[in-house]
Amino acid sequence: MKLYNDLTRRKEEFEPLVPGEVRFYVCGPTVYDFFHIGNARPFIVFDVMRRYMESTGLEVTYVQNFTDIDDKMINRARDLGITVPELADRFIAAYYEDADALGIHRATVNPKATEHIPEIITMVEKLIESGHAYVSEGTVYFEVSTFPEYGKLSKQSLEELQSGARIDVDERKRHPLDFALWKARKEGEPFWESPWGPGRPGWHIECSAMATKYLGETADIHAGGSDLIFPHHENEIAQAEAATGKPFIRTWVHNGYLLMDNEKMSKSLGNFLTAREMRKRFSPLAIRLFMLSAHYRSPINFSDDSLRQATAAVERLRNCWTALEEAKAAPIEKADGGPHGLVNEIGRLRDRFREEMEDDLNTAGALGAVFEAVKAINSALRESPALGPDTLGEAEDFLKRTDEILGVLGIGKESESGPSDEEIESRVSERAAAKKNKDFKLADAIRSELLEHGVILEDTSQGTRWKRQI
RNA sequence: GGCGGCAUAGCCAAGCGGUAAGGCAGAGGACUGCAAAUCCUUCACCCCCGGUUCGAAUCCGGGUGCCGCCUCCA
Repeated sequence: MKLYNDLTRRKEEFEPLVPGEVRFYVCGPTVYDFFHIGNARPFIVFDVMRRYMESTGLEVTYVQNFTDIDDKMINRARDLGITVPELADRFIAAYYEDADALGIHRATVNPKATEHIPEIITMVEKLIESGHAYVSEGTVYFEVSTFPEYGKLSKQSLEELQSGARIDVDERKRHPLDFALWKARKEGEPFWESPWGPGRPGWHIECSAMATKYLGETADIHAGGSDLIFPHHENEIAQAEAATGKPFIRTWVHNGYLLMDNEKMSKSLGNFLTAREMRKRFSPLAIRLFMLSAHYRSPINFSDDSLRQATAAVERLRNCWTALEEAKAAPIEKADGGPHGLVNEIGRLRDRFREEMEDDLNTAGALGAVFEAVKAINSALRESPALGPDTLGEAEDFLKRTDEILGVLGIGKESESGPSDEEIESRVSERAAAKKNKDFKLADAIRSELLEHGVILEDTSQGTRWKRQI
């Protein structure tokens, strides 16, 4: 497939270093709070990227870290009156709850920074030995001027980066852009012993250390939000490549921001909505479809209206699936009366879906293919000679396979809230009796009562069908 | 100041030189006790001005507007 590589600023044919195996790293959350839906964007789109790769037969080692020690962790733990590890445990658990609910597949590994202190120390030592880092008052800095390629990801020279800089002057640094690999201990902060005295790792080093540990010195893909390009990813490259002498990452991919009222959603601006709150208001399926309805590198603007539109779109998808299941269950004696045109159409759309996904993960285009299939299926379904099992199977297979990648249909994930199936069934039969007696007033009352409980009734020629609201 | 992104119908959005996917909403029709679902029909000359080309939403130049990174941030 083709991927846009931020290192070369070009769309390139992606070929894993080792044929058939992809080493994929995604920057994960700092676990000091619930993640918000802006944070959720990379989790979801790179989950889809990974699923697509897996669907083509690639074996993906997918690593997403937890940053469980940094300033934000320390401050938050202090505010809450708990220890940093307690804080981390709490929000790692919350991360899994939210991410699982959003249908994000679990990573191969979720390494934590605090569990990789030895690896981090080893890497820092290497950098000091090779003259890329220096110690100043117990803090170790990476010396950017020793890495001539510094700025190759953000396409900025040291001078350019510096001129616009809003960095505090720090006389312990040799260059304003030098950054901490290891921070000397401060009173009241967690610390680990190191050759330079007690302290804790800097932010950037954990990713370099963990990525090389789990994926080797050169990995295929490293992903994250665009705001990580500088300084985080730039620094990761500098550290890792200075330490190993090998290219760190072959393809860098970054997602665009999620905006709220046309401004970047961020904790510091305060214009954020946690995934947790979001889940109360909208179905995870709708949230996923919303995220996938635009290209992953474009900005998307969050709004209630967008989510409502996504919800309606998901319903259309699910209605089609339900109709297909019903058609399959219906007794059909006759076999396929020869190949149906739908089979060809589905075949065409399979190709189209793949082409869109191959083109830098164009999920919006791929969704277009899915919806075209939905239209074709619905249309074929209402034709008079019923579709044979082969044709139905083909349609079902298409939806199933594309959904294994996109995860917007919720096959097998029906909501269980509200009245029990038995209660609903019994109300539906009551209503059927009422209808038979032409007591439409009662029938309508039952229908609206169930609707209030999140159950939608639809009368068809085969009787009443019900479904739960998503 | 440097680097980068975006501007397509009422809304969301694909499109990467060959005459505008798809979704939501709307209108008309079919079906229906009603509603819903579904189907059929309908709904855009692509921010502006130049240029290249037989041909441009798509390429080039110049504008305008919006957003982001250069500090923690997905």
